[in-house]
Amino acid sequence: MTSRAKTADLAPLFAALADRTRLRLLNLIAGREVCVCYLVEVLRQGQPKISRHLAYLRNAGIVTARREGKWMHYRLARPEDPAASSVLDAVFESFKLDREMQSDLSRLTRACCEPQRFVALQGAPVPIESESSAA
Amino acid sequence: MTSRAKTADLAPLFAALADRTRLRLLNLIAGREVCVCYLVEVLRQGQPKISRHLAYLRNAGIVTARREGKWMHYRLARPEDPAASSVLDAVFESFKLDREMQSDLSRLTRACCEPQRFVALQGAPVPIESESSAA
DNA sequence: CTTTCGTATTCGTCAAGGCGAATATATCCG
DNA sequence: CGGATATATTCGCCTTGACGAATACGAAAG
Repeated sequence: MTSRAKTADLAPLFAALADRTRLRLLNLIAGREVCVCYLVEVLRQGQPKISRHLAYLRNAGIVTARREGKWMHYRLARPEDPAASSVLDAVFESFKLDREMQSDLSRLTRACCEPQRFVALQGAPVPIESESSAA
Repeated sequence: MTSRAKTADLAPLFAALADRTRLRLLNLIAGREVCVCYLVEVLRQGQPKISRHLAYLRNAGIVTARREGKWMHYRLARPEDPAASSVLDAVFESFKLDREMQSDLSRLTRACCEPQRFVALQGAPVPIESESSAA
């Protein structure tokens, strides 16, 4: 892999997007760098499940991870391929009209403002807003 | 299902797009109504395989079929959901930079102009160009 | 070093879906 | 009707991936 791919096959990208849980994760990650514990808390799903989906997104090159002590922070990785980028733009745009996605965002905001209300988030690092990502 | 879905979940759409053969079919179908025999001929793949993928696309609501005698014509079904529509626009845009997709289109054009050169296309109806679809 | 906490991976199971081969269906022709 | 043609579906096999449960790993704390 010497980065020779100018024309990417979009099929793998679509496979990565073909799961509701992964779309919800992307919705939460878009626009800020989020710690896994928040994702688990907001989606109310098992931690291994969240981790597995994050690994899938990481392998697909859609997100990247950064370790900070015990915590892992996930962030969007904007694809170099303009077509893939356009697809993601359309995806994030669709989130604005999706009840569940907006509800997830509200829940994330609430968790950030009052992490002490969530037993699982004691001392967890607050998500960091991005400058001007999608959504 | 009383058409109450304003906010569509894009995951099923992405599942439909997560296959190279289906993307190639969409590329050929975009912009014209094509008979199955041409798709089989251009993609050089078994007819049952092509039919199965077309059925998948039909179930996903991305294409529609019209019967004309022995022949089945497939056509794009522009989705009502604007987000899905944007995604498809990005997809068709990406095809312009994809070698294989362009090669498929060339092959389709050749097959249309000289159907007698392809044993399997004797008497098959020529694809009908759409007014101004994508691509 | 052991514990604890946050996260990742493995395991076993199951369903979806890709494939080629075979078969079914639909239409037309004689 | 029977045969030919175009397309669809079924069957058996195999791979991928989703899940929960259990376990492993990494960093920090005691």
